[in-house]
Amino acid sequence: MVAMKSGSGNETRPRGRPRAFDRDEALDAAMRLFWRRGYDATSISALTEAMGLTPPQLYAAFGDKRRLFEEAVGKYLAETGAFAAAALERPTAREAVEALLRDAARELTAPGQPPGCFCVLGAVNCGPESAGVEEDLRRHRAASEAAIRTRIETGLGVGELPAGTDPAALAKFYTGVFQGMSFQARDGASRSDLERVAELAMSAWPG
Amino acid sequence: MVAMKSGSGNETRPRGRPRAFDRDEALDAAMRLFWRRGYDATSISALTEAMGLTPPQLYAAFGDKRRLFEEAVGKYLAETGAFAAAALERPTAREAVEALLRDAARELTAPGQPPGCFCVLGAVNCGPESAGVEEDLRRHRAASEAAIRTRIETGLGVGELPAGTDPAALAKFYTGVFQGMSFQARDGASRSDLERVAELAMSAWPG
DNA sequence: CCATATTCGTAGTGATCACTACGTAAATGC
DNA sequence: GCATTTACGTAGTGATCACTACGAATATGG
Repeated sequence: MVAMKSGSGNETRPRGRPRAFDRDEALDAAMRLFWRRGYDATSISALTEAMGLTPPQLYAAFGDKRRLFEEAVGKYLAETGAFAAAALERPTAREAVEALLRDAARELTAPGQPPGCFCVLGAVNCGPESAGVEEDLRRHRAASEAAIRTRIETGLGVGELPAGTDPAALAKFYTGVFQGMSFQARDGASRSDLERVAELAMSAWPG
Repeated sequence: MVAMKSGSGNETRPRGRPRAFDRDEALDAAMRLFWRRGYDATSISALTEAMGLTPPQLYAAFGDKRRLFEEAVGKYLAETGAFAAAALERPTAREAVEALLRDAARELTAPGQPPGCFCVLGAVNCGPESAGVEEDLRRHRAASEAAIRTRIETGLGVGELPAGTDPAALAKFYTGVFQGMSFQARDGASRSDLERVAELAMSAWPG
């Protein structure tokens, strides 16, 4: 992979001294460390070492620890986490949820990246001073559950599911299964372990 | 509940100056704080405040932070966590797992105590220096999964389940559901939310 | 009363935390 | 060349971390 550093085009260069590192590479290293250890347990010194930066470089480029984390979350959702939104676009609600769980079994145990979902595990057990970070990820999880519920409601609306099906309960169940799978991935579960979990979870699908 | 402080009987008293606090009450306060915030995010100063002790009192009575945590885990498993072992003693494997999840829906959201399972949430995202604590709880979780698997194997052995049922896969599924429920409890799920999750999970039971 | 044993309260220890002040280096605009 | 702008490296900041040294206090055993 030949690296062509940022914007070699004819855009006007910024005014001052150019940055001596690749901002996106540094952000990627930060994301992976936050992902593996969680917000609170990831110290600035661990970050600077993983990112190959000095503390002033980190602060100048990313603001502070919290904003760096938020950027890392955004990068995760846009890259690794994209499979989830893609799965929900399948033609039927059942296929959508099934794809979500099957793809999750693969993604949550993918080699070369931390096990489990960053959005689930990245900010558990934060101290009182960083409770806001925990709350931010909680909102992301709530949004994911809402997206699943909306997908199920759509399927119910076009008659894919038995009348009387409770989309909110179903969405909470599959959200819980996904979060359980994340936890089990961090506890060492393999891809095939999680695929069996996904298969059993789908056998609870109504109808 | 009239409190009768420890051992008023005719046992010989210890030699030196008596302790000025109730050790079990202090341990209970520590357990609840660890349970709510997790190992790393619970500082000694937060513990001493919650337990009503000075640091030297805490260290003299409990050793160090890690041993205090281990004692808190033991107390949790013996008290709050006892419902799980009790559920597995039901006459059939299905009743056992169903009771486990139904009782979990109640216990994980019980008023007056932190939401979720201490054994699941108490040591997530520990830093490198306290990774051993995380590993200790991981072993407890593995033991719980093994207990569920054994219960299912017993049921399979007496013909409760269809031949060809995979006890390990089933145990991992229900363990994952339980862990997901713990996570959702901390995210604000209600008892009835979790009861619906439990009911859906049971609809995946083979046969 | 005295020796022994254990806990008490006061007041800190060095290490690490997130974060930054400051002077220098390297780019652009004119 | 020279002002301006931005990033650089060095070297720290006060706060909090888990943990403890030390002498006084309070119990038992004789």
